[in-house]
Amino acid sequence: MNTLAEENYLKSIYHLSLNDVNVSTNQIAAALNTKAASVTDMLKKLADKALINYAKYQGVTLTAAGEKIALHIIRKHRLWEYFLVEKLHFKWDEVHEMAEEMEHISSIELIDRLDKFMDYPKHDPHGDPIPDRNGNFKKYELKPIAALNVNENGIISGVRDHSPAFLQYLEKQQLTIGKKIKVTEIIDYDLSMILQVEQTEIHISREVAKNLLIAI
Amino acid sequence: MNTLAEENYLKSIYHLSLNDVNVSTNQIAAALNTKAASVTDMLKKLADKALINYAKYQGVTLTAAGEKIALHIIRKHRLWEYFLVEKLHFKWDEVHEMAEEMEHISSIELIDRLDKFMDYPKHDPHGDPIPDRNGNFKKYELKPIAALNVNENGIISGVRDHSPAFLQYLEKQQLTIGKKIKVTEIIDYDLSMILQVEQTEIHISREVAKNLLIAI
DNA sequence: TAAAAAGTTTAGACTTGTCTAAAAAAATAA
DNA sequence: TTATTTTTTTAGACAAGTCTAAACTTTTTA
Ligand SMILES: [Mn+2]
Ligand SMILES: [Mn+2]
Ligand SMILES: [Mn+2]
Ligand SMILES: [Mn+2]
Repeated sequence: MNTLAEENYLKSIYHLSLNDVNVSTNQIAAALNTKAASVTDMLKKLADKALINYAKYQGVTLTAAGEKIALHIIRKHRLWEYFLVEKLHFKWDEVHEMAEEMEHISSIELIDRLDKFMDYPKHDPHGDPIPDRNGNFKKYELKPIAALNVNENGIISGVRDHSPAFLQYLEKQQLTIGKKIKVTEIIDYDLSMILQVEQTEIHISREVAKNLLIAI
Repeated sequence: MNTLAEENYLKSIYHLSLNDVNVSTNQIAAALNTKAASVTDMLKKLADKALINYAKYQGVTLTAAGEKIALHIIRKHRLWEYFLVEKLHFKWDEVHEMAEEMEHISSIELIDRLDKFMDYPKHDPHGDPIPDRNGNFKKYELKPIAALNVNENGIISGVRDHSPAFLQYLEKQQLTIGKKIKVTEIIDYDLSMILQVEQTEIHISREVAKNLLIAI
């Protein structure tokens, strides 16, 4: 069907498209840890296969066919992450690299049965939505805690930074998905925030507040 | 670590080694559906990595390091097959191709946890033994039903032919792993056999009798 | 034990995906 | 609106894995 490299390019373009309509060669190169020249080569192949819209120097967008493939890879990635955490008891900061490999297992029947086995989860361990077999998922907006004012509250529902270091920090602070938080104070000097989480108060930096998302 | 191609070569050499001490270039080519020239190229690479013992025109054997890798791939293959059948309810004739992909997922921790999740199964859905994390498994001998005489009996414990066609045939005849069988008659003319399996009598050809294995 | 057949290796080519260095285009600044 | 900087593409090369055709070894047969 598609090669592993092609799948990774499509997935990266999809993710980058969430922030910018047109995705640039350099953005893709940075995301995939490769060189711009290599990206240009691959963009030509993907355009030949009608998976992206590509005009020299203009950046790219996914075609409907390309987006469908990207969403299927993302579905697999997130279902496997859910499996690793819920069934094999890995921690949420440990599963991404494994899922990067597992997302390329090709069988559609396998992933549909895995979905059923886990009772059709709607979100992966990091709060990201899991597309269904047709690529559909509810696009509900999240906003960073940094956007809250004093006395406003919300439920932790996602992260903007998926790095193990950040996830481990959150875990240690008990700032995990589903927790209800309320902003009790914003420090003028550095815009750091003091949160009420269950019985305790937690002080987080502006940096953390920008990368921790709540449902609106 | 090792490439997908290297892993597949090592696994094939391991399986072929069970029948012949020295494995030939053509045997490997046939098993991997490739050409002898390609095999020779890869044998050089594997010999450079000290994973096989190779002397031109003499065939190959695995080194201890090569065998260790082969057994680890086989462990992964069989554990995933067990998972697919026991947890996702695939049939035993449906899982091999999926496991061919899944056996290359690299994480050792993942496979050890999968093993634990399934409570350390000793055999895959086809009766083949699952090596433990150190590559050890009990090597108990099986023999084909064809080797039995009238009135002798045994328990179906494995297959020599893993093709979906054969597995589907066995399933339909209720000749599945664990069933107790007894030979009630051997037809002189074609050496076909009549088996007593639970309440019913089943007539199998010599060909089937040679590919269906029982514990001795 | 020499000739024929079968099996294996070498030579040279091709594909995929990658890279560096240089050229070209686009964006930004003066 | 030129000149400079940044971004992107092209040109040419390389590694992995594969192939066909030809050359070699080894084995079998007569
Ligand atoms: Mn992930
Ligand atoms: Mn995730
Ligand atoms: Mn199998
Ligand atoms: Mn099996």
